[in-house]
Amino acid sequence: MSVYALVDCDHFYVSCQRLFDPALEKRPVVVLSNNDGCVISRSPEAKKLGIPMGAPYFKYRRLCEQNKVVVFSSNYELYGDLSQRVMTSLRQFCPDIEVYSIDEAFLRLDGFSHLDLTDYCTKIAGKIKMWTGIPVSIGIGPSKTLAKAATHLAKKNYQEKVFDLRNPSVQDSVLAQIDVNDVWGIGHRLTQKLTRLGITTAQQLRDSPTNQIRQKFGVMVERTLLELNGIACFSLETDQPKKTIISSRSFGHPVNQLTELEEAISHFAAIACAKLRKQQSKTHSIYVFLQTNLFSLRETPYSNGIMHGFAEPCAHTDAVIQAAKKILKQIFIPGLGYKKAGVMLMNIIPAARRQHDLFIDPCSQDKKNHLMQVIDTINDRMGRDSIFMAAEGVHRSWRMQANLKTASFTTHWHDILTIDI
DNA sequence: TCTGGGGTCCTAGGACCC
DNA sequence: TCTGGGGTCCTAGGACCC
Repeated sequence: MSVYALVDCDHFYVSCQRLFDPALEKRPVVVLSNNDGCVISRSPEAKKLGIPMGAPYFKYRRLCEQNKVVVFSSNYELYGDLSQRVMTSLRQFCPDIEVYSIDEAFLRLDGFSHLDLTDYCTKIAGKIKMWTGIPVSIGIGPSKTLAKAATHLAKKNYQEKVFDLRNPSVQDSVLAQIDVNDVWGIGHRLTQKLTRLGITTAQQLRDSPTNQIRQKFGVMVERTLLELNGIACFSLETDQPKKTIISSRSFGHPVNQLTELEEAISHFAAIACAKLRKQQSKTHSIYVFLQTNLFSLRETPYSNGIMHGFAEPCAHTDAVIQAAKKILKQIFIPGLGYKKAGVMLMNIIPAARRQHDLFIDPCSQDKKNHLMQVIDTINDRMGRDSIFMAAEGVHRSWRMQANLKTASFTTHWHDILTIDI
């Protein structure tokens, strides 16, 4: 029988901020998304004030001010670095690990059954806190979905950081308490449909007839049902290369000049290509999109995008920028104020699997590969954007707002925290 | 004034093939 | 009267996740 554990960092971004300012402990704290748009991380104290996850910040600004909530812009450089520390630490306790998101990882503990797993996971949580300063909760179960549910329960119970959901009688008593929309893989649409059938708890979904669920909701929900029954359908996925890579941003203010958009799009293309090369892949196609403010009631919303296929799989920033700018000219309508744009790389393949174009000189490609390697090396060592394409522009006036951002304490020499004694 | 930025998988339907 | 059967590939859209 398989055993999975899900390690989930507690309100991760808030914890990252607290790490560098202990005065924030026990105080309500929230972290905002890019462009200071939405609330994406909340301390338990902030949750208690009734600030929902994903809420637009401008709607809750008053409430935050009245209750002295400490508000931060997000600092992904900091969070990414601390996430890596957590994941590296976890590998010392279990080699089979799937990094599921910036703040979550699945562990496969099949070979650890001789241990008391609650003890072992409590030890893991303690060490992670000691080594990285980040608090984590851990759920244990015979399938990923049950491990997820177990973490959900661990988070509800502030005393215990670990919840073991392997015992069927324990499953019976707790699954009835879990709403069906809190089950991993059941979103609000499926919740609505399931509710109409009278299925409102995890237990009711688990005990529904399998073939009926499959017929009505497809294989994904069927698998979720089996997973709730302790039958593992989702396996551990380790180190998979990305199949699509997106780089996009909302702008700090509406942008209406083509030249400015060209720079932004070029910059997004460069970021995406660097990610592409980092995972040693090439892309077959690129998609460029553009949006005005889709929430605005005054203007009619405009959103458009076009895909372009490359004759030969490609990972060269300059070629991708060229293609992106061509597309941009096709979808750009003068006179509109654009709020967001982005570049997607799709149909990604391993770089090693290459088929040459009969009409492209392979030597010229080698030269370009080398150039890209040099650029990546410089930026890795000296920091992002140390060297970049002229097309990306230098002013970047479209940049997003991040008025409440703290320093990158762990990744920039000049941001290292100093303490006065 | 003000609503993020990534990702994954599945399904249905159309084009096309023999 | 009666209009096959089986397949592949691609795309758009929908659902989900953090």
